[in-house]
Amino acid sequence: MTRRSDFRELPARLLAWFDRHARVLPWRAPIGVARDPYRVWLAEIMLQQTTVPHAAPYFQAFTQRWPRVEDLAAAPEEDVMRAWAGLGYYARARNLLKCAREVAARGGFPGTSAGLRELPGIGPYTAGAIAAIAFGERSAAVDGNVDRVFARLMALKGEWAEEKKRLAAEVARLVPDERPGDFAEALMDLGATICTPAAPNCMICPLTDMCAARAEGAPERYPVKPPKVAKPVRYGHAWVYRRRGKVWLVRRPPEGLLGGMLALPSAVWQEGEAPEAVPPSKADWQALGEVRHVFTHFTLRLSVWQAETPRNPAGEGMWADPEEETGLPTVFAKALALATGGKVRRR
DNA sequence: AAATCGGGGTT
DNA sequence: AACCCAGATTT
Repeated sequence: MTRRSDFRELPARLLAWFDRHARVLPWRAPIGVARDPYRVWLAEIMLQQTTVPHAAPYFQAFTQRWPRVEDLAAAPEEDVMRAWAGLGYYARARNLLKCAREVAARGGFPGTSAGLRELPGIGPYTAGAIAAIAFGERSAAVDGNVDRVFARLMALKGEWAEEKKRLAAEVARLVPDERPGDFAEALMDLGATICTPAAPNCMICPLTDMCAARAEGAPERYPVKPPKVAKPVRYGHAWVYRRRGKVWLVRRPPEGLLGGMLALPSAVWQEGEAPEAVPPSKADWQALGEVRHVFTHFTLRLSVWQAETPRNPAGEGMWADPEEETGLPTVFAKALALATGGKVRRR
């Protein structure tokens, strides 16, 4: 018997399960109710490599402040970056605004995955997801959940990069003509609530009888991925200028790490050993301690210093009230909390 | 194909 | 500490 025939009943079985167990989420509508492409798109961008609980309050804030794509398109970039602060992967926010402006200019979202794929910030997964969920296109949406679910269903043991391609082709074959969007969300819900990474709950899985990994007895061993390289440590210093209770913030260059975001003045972070502490200007600098922060491909150990200053530091910047400022990326919010004795402000 | 790009929850 | 999350873009 071929794999394909093994999965013959999968779409109907999965959709029947989804009808009873779909998660209720802010960007969803009741099953059968049309979805607003703007809200679908916004949620998909926010959810890239981001958990549902982390993204949800940002989705609420964005849709309340910018109810339509035209509203977002008209927003200053500074406002969008500030509203995105804390969500991470800030290129998403820059591309979000670019995309909103292109969509507003052309009078709406493209209705096909191929058209969506041309827009900034929309890759293969997101194009397929929006096309299926918002427009009913028979397109696949293969995310990390779907990778895991099918690695187990098929008991894939080969090189992960190759197996992902095979699995994606299998998913594409299985997308039903009816309810392709529900099919995409059902697979993600199954991965998020039952076929979980560490301890899948096969006892209540609607697909357990067609799962090869379950038949082998150890589904949690899948997917088989290559080992990850250890993160190096980088060291740096951050400088908190204070004046009448306010702090001096600068804007980072538009590209690269934390690109376009507000920040504390800080030199380049160096690997290996801590660089000498050379402040941007002479003052009575006081050491406040160290902040540790984990980025995607390195760990940062940031020494934080503060000093009172009577005048504006050199270069572009602004004075901000540390109690009110919510536009800082988390690493700088942590550093600032060290200076003010406050907590890291987040939604 | 590999590197870059955040932050936080789970185990 | 390791793993992962509704991945995309650049090198």
